[in-house]
Amino acid sequence: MAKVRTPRSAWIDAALKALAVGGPEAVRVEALATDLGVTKGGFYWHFADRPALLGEMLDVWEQAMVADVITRVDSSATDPRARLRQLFALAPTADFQVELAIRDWSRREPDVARRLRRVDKGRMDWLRSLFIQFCGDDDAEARSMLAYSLLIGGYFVAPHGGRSRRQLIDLALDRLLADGDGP
Amino acid sequence: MAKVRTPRSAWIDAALKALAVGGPEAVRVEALATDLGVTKGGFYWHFADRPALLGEMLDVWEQAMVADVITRVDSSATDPRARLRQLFALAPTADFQVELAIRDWSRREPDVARRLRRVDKGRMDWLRSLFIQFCGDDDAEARSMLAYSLLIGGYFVAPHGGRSRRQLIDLALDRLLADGDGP
DNA sequence: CCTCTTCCATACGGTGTCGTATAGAAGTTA
DNA sequence: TAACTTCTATACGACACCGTATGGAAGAGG
Repeated sequence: MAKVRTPRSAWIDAALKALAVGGPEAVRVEALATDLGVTKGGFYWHFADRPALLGEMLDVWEQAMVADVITRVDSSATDPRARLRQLFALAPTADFQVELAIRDWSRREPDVARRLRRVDKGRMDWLRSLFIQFCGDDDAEARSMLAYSLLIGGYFVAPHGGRSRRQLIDLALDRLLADGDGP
Repeated sequence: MAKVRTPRSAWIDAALKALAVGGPEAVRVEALATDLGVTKGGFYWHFADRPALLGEMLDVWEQAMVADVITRVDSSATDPRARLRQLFALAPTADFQVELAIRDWSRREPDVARRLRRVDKGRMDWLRSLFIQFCGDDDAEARSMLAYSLLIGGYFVAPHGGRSRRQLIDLALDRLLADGDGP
């Protein structure tokens, strides 16, 4: 086999990086080529066209996301509360910017929305499975909803009253993980 | 004064509509002109260039948002819980799509981020002022955080277990508005 | 009716991007 | 070394969009 100089994966990685920064409109084949230090010549050898790249990019993202959940479930402690804290600790990673971009993208592309719904569902199921270990049914549902919203929406709130975003999220998380079925 | 045929406001309204659907990249002057049934001839009489339109568009949005909060505070019942429920009832309106687009846009445009931070801060202050009426200080902070996250992030969660998104949000909201300072 | 303001149509040049075509470089295998 | 696979460079045509320029059209005020 001839050694691959700029393999598919390189194009896809560059595409994800561009997506994170500038949204789907920013993944342009000629810009990607420049980033990779080549021209677009090879791109059209690997991919039929731009939509094909976008599709594969979403494939690897979705795959990574489901693999990610499994990894988190397996590697972290068995205590459900510890696992939930772990989730929030790992959230604001680089992938999160990709996710935000995809979340916005899903508003106009039904196919993207479908994929996103799949990973949302997977993660919500996982959340519920943790809360259910120390909450009643409906309460677990409500807490899962709040936790998932916090995970996504928490990114947007500005620091306040001498507290960092991180601290505010922890404050809210403490409340979500406390005992009791009332508020 | 000559009657205005396609005034600034018409361009701005069309721009906001395009923004809601397709993000900032979708507000193109020639596309807007087509929507309005004219050509771009008049656009460059009203606006210096495309960035000028984008700026004014954000101005009227921000202005509408702060006016909106005031309206809500004034028109709704005085009971803080009723006001909070009112907020969630009014949220999924057409403006919300504009807000989501702006939220994504703010990730790459510092100026947009600044404006968004202003309205976020205003709304968070308002939320806190309501929770503080029936919660302790830190608890109000945590609940405000969760409520605001739910307001934004709740949009994204899919229906589950025979419950609609609306019902899931209400379930979470019930929890947030309940008595007590524990969870 | 004449002029002024306000807006519109049209034509144009320039740029960025897509996708195609084609020739060839560089490594792989026989 | 020859043939084959895997890319890459380059040039090209097409399109969408931006912003400019210019000559009006259409209502308002005199």
